Amino acid sequence: MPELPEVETIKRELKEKIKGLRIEEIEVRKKKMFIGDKKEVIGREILKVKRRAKILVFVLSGNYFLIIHLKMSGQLIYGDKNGGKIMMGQRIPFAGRELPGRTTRIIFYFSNGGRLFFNDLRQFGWVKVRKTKERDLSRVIGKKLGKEPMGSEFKVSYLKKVFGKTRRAVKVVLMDQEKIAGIGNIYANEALFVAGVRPDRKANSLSEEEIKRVHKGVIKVLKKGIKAKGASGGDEAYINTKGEKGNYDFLVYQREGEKCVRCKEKIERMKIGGRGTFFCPGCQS
DNA sequence: TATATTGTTACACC
DNA sequence: TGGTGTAACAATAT
Repeated sequence: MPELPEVETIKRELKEKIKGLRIEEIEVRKKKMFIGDKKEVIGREILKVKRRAKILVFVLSGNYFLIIHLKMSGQLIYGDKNGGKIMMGQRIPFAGRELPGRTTRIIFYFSNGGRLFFNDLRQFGWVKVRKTKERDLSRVIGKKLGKEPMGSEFKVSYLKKVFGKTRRAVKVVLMDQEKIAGIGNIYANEALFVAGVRPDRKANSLSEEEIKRVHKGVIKVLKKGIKAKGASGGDEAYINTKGEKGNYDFLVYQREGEKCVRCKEKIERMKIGGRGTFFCPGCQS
């Protein structure tokens, strides 16, 4: 549920806290969530904190990397030496309670006495150790990842090529990480609403004009999400270092039955690719 | 109590 | 083969 804007916000704020610190110890409480040998990264310095798609990457000394995926319910909480807590990730569940808590799966201990808690209710998230001289983050992550939708390579021509190849629903394609990396259920719904395109349209049925609108819509909602420091509602709510909530209010997501902000029709809900999908039948076609 | 939910992946199918 | 659809994962809310 943290999608590109939420992970980007986490990256920006976490960076300020842990860049330059040395990892002194890693406490793995849930074995399946830590892939690799922790001994290989203990003692290393965190040189950089980056993001690719919805994945966080800690660049460590000695060509080592820590790759972190929060999946649906992961949250990162930085606590300083004095016990000050800084939330990064989702509000729910159990944020703000004592740490470590029931959902704390992994704890990083740093050279300055600070700690980073990786909480994850559902245990789908993970941390991976990787060693490589590769510089490209996709290669570091070792997975096929599509274009960054906020990057310069994400062009209308690229979308046109991707959409033209498939008859899958356009929303499913937007969420396909191998095509476009970082968009999840929330921002896919939001982008298609902004574009005025029904989420169940077959990707290869879109006109050039519609593809342009989708392209614009994707960039617009992601930018807005980052500017707002993440989503404001539901499980997705993000809380930053100062305890402030994300500000991005959903246009259609989770607004079934409510009036469309654009044309006053009732927002409908359907299922696409097994996922909850929200759209306005009045102004999306 | 059964079902929906969520991102990603493994796997079955044609 | 590849493009596609779906079950599985975990835990909670409804």
